[in-house]
Amino acid sequence: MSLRLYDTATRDVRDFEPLTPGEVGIYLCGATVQSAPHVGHLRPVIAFDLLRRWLERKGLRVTMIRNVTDIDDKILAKAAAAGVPWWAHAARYERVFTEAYDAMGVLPPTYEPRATGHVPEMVALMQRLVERGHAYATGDGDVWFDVRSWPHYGELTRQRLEDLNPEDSESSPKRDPHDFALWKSAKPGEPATAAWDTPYGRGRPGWHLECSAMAHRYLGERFDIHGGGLDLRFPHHENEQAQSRAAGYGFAERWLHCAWVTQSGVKMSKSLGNGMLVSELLAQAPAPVVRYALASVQYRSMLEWSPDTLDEAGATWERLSGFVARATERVGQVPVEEIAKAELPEAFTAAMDDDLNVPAALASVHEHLRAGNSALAAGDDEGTRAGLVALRAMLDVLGLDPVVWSGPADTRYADALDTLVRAELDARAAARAARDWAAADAIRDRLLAAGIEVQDSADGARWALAANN
RNA sequence: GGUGGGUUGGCCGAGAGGCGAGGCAGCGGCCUGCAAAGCCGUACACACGGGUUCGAAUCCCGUACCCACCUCCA
Repeated sequence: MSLRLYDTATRDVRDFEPLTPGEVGIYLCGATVQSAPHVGHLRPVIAFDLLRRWLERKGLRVTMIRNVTDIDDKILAKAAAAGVPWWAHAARYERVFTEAYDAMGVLPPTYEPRATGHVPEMVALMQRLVERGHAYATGDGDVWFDVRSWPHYGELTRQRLEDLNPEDSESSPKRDPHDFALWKSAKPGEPATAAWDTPYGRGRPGWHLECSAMAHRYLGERFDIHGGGLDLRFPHHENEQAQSRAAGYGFAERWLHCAWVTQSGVKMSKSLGNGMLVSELLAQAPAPVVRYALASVQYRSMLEWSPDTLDEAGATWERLSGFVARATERVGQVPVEEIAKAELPEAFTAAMDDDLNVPAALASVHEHLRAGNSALAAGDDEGTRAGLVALRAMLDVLGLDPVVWSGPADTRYADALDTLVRAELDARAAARAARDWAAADAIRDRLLAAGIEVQDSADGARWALAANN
């Protein structure tokens, strides 16, 4: 294990050693299911999918917990505006998120707990905090975390309470302006289904409490990695850590945060306009192309999204999958078991071990791609197969093995089309043999007009669907 | 105001004291009847000003600009 990972809490890169040898517990803050996901929501799940795949490739057993926040102010507000029950609204968008993740080839988490399914755990944690003097109840159901009672508050993000912007609420029952809600009392007009009984009154959970409660339930008092988007550092992760540690738990050993997706240097948000919803992206490009675009930048760097992003990723994907297709035709299908066990190039491994430096790892991918293409052109079957195996093994780690993406689809259409296209190619070969270039080119043009690209080689012609971008 | 991050060639994007990542686009060539695919080669760079050093994109000091969090955010 020579994996090195950055830790937001200590702001340095250090060796990763799991608490329990051979096993890794990861908690990733998932979505608040209030509306459809945009490209920015994809970044953390893909980043942590890469982490998970890399850890598993290194032989570790990963327990990945990614929560669903299925109740909060916005869900209640949007559901009310739409005239549907809040739980129906949340369930609907949870499905949309899941579909988006699945489409992107993100491995499902080991477990995906919902906030509303963990009220008893939250109440227990809350009571524990009250007993220990770190939380207090006011009115008829509001429970607050007492930041002044916890001297380590602000440690994760290195902030002092005095330096934080004070909230501008004058008539707050809070002891300190920075005390945050563990539990919110039920308000008049709120749905009865959005409140639960607690020893402090009836209400619903505050945002931060759920993650502490669920991480504790599924990963224990201490666990290896807690992750999320950079914007969750404060206040969410700071508060999670404060309440968990104030309750006497060790909580996360290490914090990983990924940067966001930007446009012209500015953090992407829904207000920036169209084309950014996952559904719209997937209409513009194949899913692996979108995944490549989002995976190919190191997770801690801002990812600049431009109109060219998908085109460039698409060109690279065509190159990668094109080689895999040609090489496979030449040397035969390589079983996934062999790919999973194949030795990875040293440079690739070193790059991934260096805080998941995917761009550097991709340099190794491109080297092997070029070598494979050269071997293929030279008729070197051994070299071609070696290149194919190495390339697919690396891409597999990145969740981008073209063979996996092409999948065991219904081949009847492809077979039927292949038969027809081969007849055309045979006719073209005959025309070329007769030096009837006009006839040969007419066939090629006709195929291209149908979206089929002819590729000549020493072995004869082959065909492929033309890139659609 | 507090905290954190950034400024690398036309674009994206690694690196982090010497041996000029990689990709896309460009240019030249090879292959081809012509293309496509592929291969080979190639130009273009480290925000600015000082300093340290035999040597700095990389270290130090200063300046400018940009982004983010501190309210909900992936």
